[in-house]
Amino acid sequence: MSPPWPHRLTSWYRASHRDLPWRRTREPYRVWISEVMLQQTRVETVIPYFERFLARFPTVEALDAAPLEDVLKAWEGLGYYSRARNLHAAARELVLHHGGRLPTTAAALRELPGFGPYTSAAVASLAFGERTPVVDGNVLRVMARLLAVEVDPRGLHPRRRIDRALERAISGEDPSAFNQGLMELGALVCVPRSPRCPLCPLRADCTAARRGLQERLPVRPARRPVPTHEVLAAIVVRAGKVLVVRRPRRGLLGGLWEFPCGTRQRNESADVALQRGLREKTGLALRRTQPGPLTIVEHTFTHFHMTLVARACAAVGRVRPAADSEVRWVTPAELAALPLSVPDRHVAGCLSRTRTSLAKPAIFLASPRSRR
DNA sequence: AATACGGGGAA
DNA sequence: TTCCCAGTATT
Repeated sequence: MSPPWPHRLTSWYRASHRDLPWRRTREPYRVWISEVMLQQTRVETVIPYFERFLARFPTVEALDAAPLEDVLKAWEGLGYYSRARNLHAAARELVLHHGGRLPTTAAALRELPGFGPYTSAAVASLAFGERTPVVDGNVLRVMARLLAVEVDPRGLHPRRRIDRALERAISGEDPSAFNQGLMELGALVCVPRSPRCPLCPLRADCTAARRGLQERLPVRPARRPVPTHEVLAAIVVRAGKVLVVRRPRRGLLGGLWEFPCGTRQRNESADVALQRGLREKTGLALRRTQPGPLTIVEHTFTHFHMTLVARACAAVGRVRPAADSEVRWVTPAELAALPLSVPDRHVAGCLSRTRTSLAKPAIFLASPRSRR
């Protein structure tokens, strides 16, 4: 007679889990940083970010002492930048009110910025051994299959059913191994498409597998199509420096820098969108644009697709930033050090490879090895 | 209970 | 191309 599934799960985890950088110790700070990075983000993407982040900000105190801009730079390319802002804000609170240490219970962690239900439970159980189930997308998928939940498992009713099953299952097990086991199983075996059921330690207990439903669960509501926006970015160069603006701290790509830009409205020409964007963001008036785009970057966000067209421009007037932003002229080296979104980082990379010759006054200093 | 918020990997 | 996400905060 084989042991109940929670025990087989923890045994499987101890034998089969991956050796990941944040699993080398249970140091709460490392657990915290890794769990935040892993929100909505794959392990392979996170690993290099995690190593760099820990080297740059080894402790809560170091994170608190750093400027937000440095934290955002370390986060550049990871996405969901509110995570970095909340990390920084939480570090400040920890230093001010908790002696620089993380609280040890999920309930207390929940009070900190960026600690939702998932992260609170994950840090409490993985770092401090609290007997609390964690529920992320992987856990929801594994449980939806194990219990053959034939409706969206995020709904209220199925969610209660899953929570109850988890509470019961975790009771006799090591909470950390149980929670990580469920997530690891979802990452390695019970994957979204083509689950590897023959390798699964829970196969005998899985109702979906028994009924042949594993490919169709969990059920998801149909996603609606995303709109496309054309965004015109102005690359303005004077005396070897390029014009950049800081985005408002809240909202999309909050706190990151970008080239001043405008989204093309209905019935608006690309030229007008460029002119309007430059004026709204910097106060400068567009004088001339070099014919043809410097580069075009396609990028899909969660809820819309963007075609970013970068144009080399000459501009006149006095810099007057919008109320909630900031404007700077930066050298290529300074540009490289600024936190940018992935699409704008592509444009920046294009600039460092290209000699922009807009007759006068704009000449971007090309790097010595510029090609083409 | 919806919606906003990045980005990349797999099929 | 299309689908899938290791969630949290705001409204």
